[in-house]
Amino acid sequence: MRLVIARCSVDYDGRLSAHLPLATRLIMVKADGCVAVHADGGAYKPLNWMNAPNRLTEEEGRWVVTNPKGETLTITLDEVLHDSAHELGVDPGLQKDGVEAHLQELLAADPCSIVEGLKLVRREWPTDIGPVDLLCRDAEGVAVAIEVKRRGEIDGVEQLVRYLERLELDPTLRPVRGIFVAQVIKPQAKVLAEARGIACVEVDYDELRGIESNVLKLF
Amino acid sequence: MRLVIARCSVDYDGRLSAHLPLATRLIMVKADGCVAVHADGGAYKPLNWMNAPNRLTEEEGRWVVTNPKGETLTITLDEVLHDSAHELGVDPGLQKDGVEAHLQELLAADPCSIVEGLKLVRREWPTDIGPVDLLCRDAEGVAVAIEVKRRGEIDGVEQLVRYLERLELDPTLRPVRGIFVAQVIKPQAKVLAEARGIACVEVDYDELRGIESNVLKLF
DNA sequence: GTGTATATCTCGGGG
DNA sequence: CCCCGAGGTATACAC
Repeated sequence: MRLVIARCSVDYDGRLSAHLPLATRLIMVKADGCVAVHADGGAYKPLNWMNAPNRLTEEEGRWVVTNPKGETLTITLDEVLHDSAHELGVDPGLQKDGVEAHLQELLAADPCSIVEGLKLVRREWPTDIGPVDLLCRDAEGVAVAIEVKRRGEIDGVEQLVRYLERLELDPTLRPVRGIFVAQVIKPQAKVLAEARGIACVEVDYDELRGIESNVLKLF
Repeated sequence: MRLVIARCSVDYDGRLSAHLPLATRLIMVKADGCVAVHADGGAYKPLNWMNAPNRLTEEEGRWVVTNPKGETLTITLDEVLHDSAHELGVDPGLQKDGVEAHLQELLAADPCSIVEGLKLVRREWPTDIGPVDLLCRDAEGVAVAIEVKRRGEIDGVEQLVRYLERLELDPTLRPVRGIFVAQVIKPQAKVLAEARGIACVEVDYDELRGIESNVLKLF
């Protein structure tokens, strides 16, 4: 990784045009070739950047980064204040816990924690517009499509509505109920869900994990 | 801005839990207090971070960053290979051209470039679930709701459908036609729009700017 | 502050 | 390669 502190101006031309007037900034060049120009604030997002794959041509006081899509990032260097390179090696990568996939796993393992009597048919049931998180049958054998979110917002309800439309076209499933499941569901999402005839269920991740642990303890 | 290259392990605990095993990385601390841990690849996004506002407590070999929401980022330093600080000053900021707002401006200035005979009623017409980009009347005086996107995808069509539902409740507007306008509209979005009775129009940004320039030249 | 929409979103998975 | 969905999305803007 190369770190350059420099007074520079920057121009990006691609999906849009963007210009940075002359100022002192950090230019970070990573081993994979990606370039990022950072100010001393503004969260982690750089002011300007160019992702790999790209090609960096370095002239006197002027770097031009081009990518295969024809986008360009031009850095005009006025004064270089610092320039260092560092060997970092390959990163072992990030381990995450608590994302939607885990919530979906827990619910798939015990659909009754959503509604009593539910039986899982399959996770990620495919439709021609994407997979439904969980497809179940209720106690009466009626098909139930379930969309799982960490946080329940309007987009998630719309998504479930689209899936339900598709599932209703399948005579072996019709009619299909919809349930929107999340740890927290926003009021607007609840309103939209009700208007669309979709039930809402809020679940507790830690509690599910607790139930899961208890089940595991039995074996 | 402080730049530290170090062998470190990192733990984030907040909206989820994430762990980074021991490896050599860049730790960037900006003047506003935000902290980012970068590997030597993977675009501009850091592996782990904590945005401002937060509090950084620095012990021997162990940094703990906490924010008001109770999230924590813990960096355990094994070996510091580089540590430098740099005065960058305040950045004058990024100037952009070509985002959705500009497209909307151009279309508002000349709705006929969408469909002949359209007259603008107002931009950002408010509904109780958000503003419609453009509300117009066509040559026959029928209300037309227009959603503008740089790239037309399914979400944008759904958005317009929600607005149309709301606008239809207003007796002074009903009936309301919908037009989905973008520089490029994806096939799936076109299919959904057709199924919802919404027209699609693709426009050329440069051409619109050209028309705009010509209009300006007349004055 | 909440709610909504945008983003050069980034990133990963599946066909 | 595109499509689709998730994200600790971040960020701006309106109410």
